[in-house]
Amino acid sequence: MGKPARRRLQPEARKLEIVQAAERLLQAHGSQVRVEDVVREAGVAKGTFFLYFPTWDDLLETLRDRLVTEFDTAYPLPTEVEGPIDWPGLVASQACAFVDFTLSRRGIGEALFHSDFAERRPLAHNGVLRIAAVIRAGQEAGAFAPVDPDPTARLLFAAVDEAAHAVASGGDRAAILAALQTLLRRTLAP
Amino acid sequence: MGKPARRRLQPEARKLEIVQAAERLLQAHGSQVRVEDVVREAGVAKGTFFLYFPTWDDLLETLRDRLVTEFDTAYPLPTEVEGPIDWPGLVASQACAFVDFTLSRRGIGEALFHSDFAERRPLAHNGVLRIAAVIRAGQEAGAFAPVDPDPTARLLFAAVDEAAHAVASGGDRAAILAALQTLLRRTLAP
Amino acid sequence: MGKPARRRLQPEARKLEIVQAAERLLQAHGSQVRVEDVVREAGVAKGTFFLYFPTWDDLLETLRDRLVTEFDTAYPLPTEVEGPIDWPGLVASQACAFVDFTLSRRGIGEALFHSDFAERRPLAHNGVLRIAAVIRAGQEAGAFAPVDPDPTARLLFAAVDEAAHAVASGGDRAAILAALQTLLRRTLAP
Amino acid sequence: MGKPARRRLQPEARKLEIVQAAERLLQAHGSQVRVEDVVREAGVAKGTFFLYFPTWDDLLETLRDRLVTEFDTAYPLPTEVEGPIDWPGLVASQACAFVDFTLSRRGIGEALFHSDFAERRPLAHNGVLRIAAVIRAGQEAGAFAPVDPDPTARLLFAAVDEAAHAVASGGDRAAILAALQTLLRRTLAP
DNA sequence: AATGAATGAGGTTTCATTCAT
DNA sequence: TATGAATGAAACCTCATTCAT
Repeated sequence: MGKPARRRLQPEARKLEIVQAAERLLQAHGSQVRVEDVVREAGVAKGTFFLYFPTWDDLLETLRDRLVTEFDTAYPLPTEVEGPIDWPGLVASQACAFVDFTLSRRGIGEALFHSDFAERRPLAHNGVLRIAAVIRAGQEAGAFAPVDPDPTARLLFAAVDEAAHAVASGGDRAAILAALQTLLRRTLAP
Repeated sequence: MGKPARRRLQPEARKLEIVQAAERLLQAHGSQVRVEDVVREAGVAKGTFFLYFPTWDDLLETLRDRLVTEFDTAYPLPTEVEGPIDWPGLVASQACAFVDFTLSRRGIGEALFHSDFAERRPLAHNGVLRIAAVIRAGQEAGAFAPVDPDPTARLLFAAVDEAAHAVASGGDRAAILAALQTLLRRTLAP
Repeated sequence: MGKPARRRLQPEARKLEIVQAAERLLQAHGSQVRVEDVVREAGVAKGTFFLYFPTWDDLLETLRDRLVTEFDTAYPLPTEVEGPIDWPGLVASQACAFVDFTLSRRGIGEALFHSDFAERRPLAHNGVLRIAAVIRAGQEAGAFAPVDPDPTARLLFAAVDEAAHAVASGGDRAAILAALQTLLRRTLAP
Repeated sequence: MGKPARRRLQPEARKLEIVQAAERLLQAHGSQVRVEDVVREAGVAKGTFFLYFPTWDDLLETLRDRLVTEFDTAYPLPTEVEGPIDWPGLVASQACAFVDFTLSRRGIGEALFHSDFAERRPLAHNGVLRIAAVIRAGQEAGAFAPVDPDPTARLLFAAVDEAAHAVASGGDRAAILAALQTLLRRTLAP
């Protein structure tokens, strides 16, 4: 019946525990998760939470950064050094990777990118920047049409994101991915 | 000595007053509007609100339906009767209309389509259905490529919506619309 | 075991109930009383409290106003109409009344006038104003020395207040009041 | 790899560092200063604070004692040895000194003598004792009226304190001090 | 003696919803 | 139909104090 002994950790370790607890819950229950839930899951006191995250939104921001970094690490953009790049193929594979990554993180994406939080703390989305960079590079290589990189990247990312959303909510994965690939290829084809 | 009984209205008239009050406020202040605010603006008692809308989300749903209907009415799809249809032009003009319509309704769109409400009460979005219908009809007329109508419509709508969002948050209207037109034309071109 | 039925009152009546509950508790337990305690004592929900007092300090302010008004009503300053005024006697009796009044309200005075609240929400104290008025009137009647009314009133009120404090915390009432009377008389004597 | 152990100091030296840090902060920010702030200012760990002061109130008590001692040292009461004493002048100069001393310590006085702390930990105030002693001595020298020393001292101190308060909060220093001198002189005059 | 991560009870406040009138 | 006083769970956040290291 006694309470578990107080565990003293390195700040980074403790912060990580909280973050991971939050990820588990967000994945399972979406954006209705509260501070209360996270501290219970992490096995820490409420005060501990606010020691590391002054506000709830600060936690979400940390999660967002982690998610972005995680994707960038898992699916890095190739460098020319490794050989000539198949630009259309790169776009296709990255898009596909994004969909699958989102799928594996379900609720988190919703809570971070399609909730009120996203409105409160907007972010020059990393995905958009990546696409813009790829478009520019591909254009220099003569592999893409001279579309306006920035706005086009933004629109394409929206399409990719929607594809992920659609698959996540039970759509026909093959059909959606096919439509997405067509859209990407045709939009960028020289 | 009690205050004069509130005038009795036709239920529909009363409901409309509330709805319009909500529209005004949502447009001005986005998703942070509360029941309290709406009833004050509408000049009705709090209880009256819940007489017409069992929950807050029911009001939002009503607003969403109205918004959709309003757009459909303002920008109806042409019928063949009126003459031959310029399919690419139709898509372009509808997309442009959507962006402008969204712009004129600012906060409402956010509150209805990009908030937690949208997650709680998803909707087979009307905009998607319209695009799908146009794609199908255009394909029959030989004006569009044989893309898969439903998933493609969904992705295209996401792009259109993002364009609206981008313009609303201060993006370069001309550049964004141009990129959108390019994306639409290329994706559907035969 | 059932909860007591919801009682619907006129706003003023309900507000009064809360105020009186607060007075009872403040009198008994001083400035450590909390919103939680007041609502329990008043038999209302927490939300009801904030319906009438946006913040805790607003309640204290209401209590302060009531206390001041109560004293003014209980011990009104005489008007010349009622006959010639015994100025030194008036000062003496008002001072004495103040001490007794404070005594009968114990903890309330502490919580309102000697706590952090008093620092947060200072008030041109009513007691000071009364004394200043009496000094001026008495001077015109030739009954008091030509002391500077405003600062003197402030100092005299501090003395009166301290006397009340002293008696309340167990001092020798007779001795303290005698010393107070001497101080007042000598300070104002022509 | 741990950080170098904190230098060990003589306990009294360490305690003094904390006390002085607290004085600086209290002077600047009044009673809203927190333990957190003090330890940061003192450059010690939170636990260290509670090593020297079991509770926050214990620190305040220490500060209070220091403040009192400081005043006594800065403005010592003269002994007869030094020559005949000008009793009314002594009272006047001490009162004036007190006001100026308080003024130079602003926030500290508020936090120690006019806050909830003062209620929680009352103190037979030193200032009162000094005045009482002066009254008694002056009476023996035939320079003061036969007022009751203890209660009178208490009331006079309240007046002096209020004068300090009044000046500190922006009152007319000259007028207030004049009124105070008059009050003191008249109350004690034989 | 010293640290600073951890605690958790306690605080104020919000607001969709209920219900006596 | 209409009212608006009342509800109360739940939210976020604070901070003096504890204790493993």
